[in-house]
Amino acid sequence: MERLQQKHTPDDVKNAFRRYLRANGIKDTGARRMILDAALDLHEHFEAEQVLYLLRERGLKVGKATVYRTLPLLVDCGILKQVRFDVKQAHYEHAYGEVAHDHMVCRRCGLIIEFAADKIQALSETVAKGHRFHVISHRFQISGLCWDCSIACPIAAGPLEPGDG
Amino acid sequence: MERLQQKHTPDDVKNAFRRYLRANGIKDTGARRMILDAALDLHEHFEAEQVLYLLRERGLKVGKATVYRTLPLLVDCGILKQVRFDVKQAHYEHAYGEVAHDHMVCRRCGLIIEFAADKIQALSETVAKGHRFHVISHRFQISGLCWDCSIACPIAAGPLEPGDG
DNA sequence: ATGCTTGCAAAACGTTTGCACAGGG
DNA sequence: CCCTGTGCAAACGTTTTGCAAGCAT
Repeated sequence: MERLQQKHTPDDVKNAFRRYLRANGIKDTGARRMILDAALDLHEHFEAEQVLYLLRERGLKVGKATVYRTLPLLVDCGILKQVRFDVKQAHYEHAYGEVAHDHMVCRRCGLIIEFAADKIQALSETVAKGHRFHVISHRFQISGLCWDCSIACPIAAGPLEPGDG
Repeated sequence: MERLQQKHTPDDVKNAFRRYLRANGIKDTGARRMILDAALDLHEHFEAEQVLYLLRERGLKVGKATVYRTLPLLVDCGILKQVRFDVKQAHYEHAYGEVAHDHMVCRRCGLIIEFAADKIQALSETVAKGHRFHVISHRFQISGLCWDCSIACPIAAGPLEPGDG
């Protein structure tokens, strides 16, 4: 469902990053390359701390601040995408050459299901047009219960009914 | 599901809160009532600190911690809705008896446009059904440029193209 | 009377920043 | 060589928590 498009090789992505850096007069440093490498080796939805942890695990000495300063670059050039769940810390996922998708998050077990964003994207455009708004991106997230949890849990508390007793 | 579209009086909401507290064995305290009052007098999208500020302005002594402990209760019973923009702090808006809506946020000037969520809600259900997921709520946010800013700003940087130079 | 609630302050948390040094162009 | 990038630690702002005292039930 999510993988009918061609993936890019890690080298493709690294080259793209290099091009981006050059095009913007940003230096191509060892730390930035190491951070990109780590980010590419992390999957699903990772956070800044995990990048740092992976680097440490590999014996690479990169400061926390540098990770926090580099991730926005990777977002900026389209290699990563920042995803905000309900937690305070930011999460990231690969964006380069991926099909746009959104997330369903199970409130009970935290399971994350991805689904194609094409319909929502089209709907965004329609809605935006009616308000003279120029869409750059959208963020769509469904919160609820996955199949297993909806069986385990009779009913998740719904909002209060005005007339109930 | 909230099915009402008419506005409720503040008293309706306060009564609903009282019922919610009683139903859950939570105490109906002065601090909680004052926080609800303050939240009802704030409009648009406010943050915890604004609730605290309004209380102080009224000469009411309520601790910051209590505000942070009470807002989740108001969310839980459907009076408030937590909205997460790209900033770190949470925002809240009235949810009780309001028509469900989502937001468009202008990246340049921060303008927030609200629009009806009915179509997105329907789409949520369709998508969720295909994944055997039970929808409790959704969060949909369009990020881009409002009309004025799209004129002031030529073009917001798009993601890197794999083949560009 | 009981134990949930409160307020205060301090901790926790992810993230940002100031600064002196290192390293890329 | 210059200036950007780096690492460390300290600062930051929001949110959470420990605790003694307060108050609703």
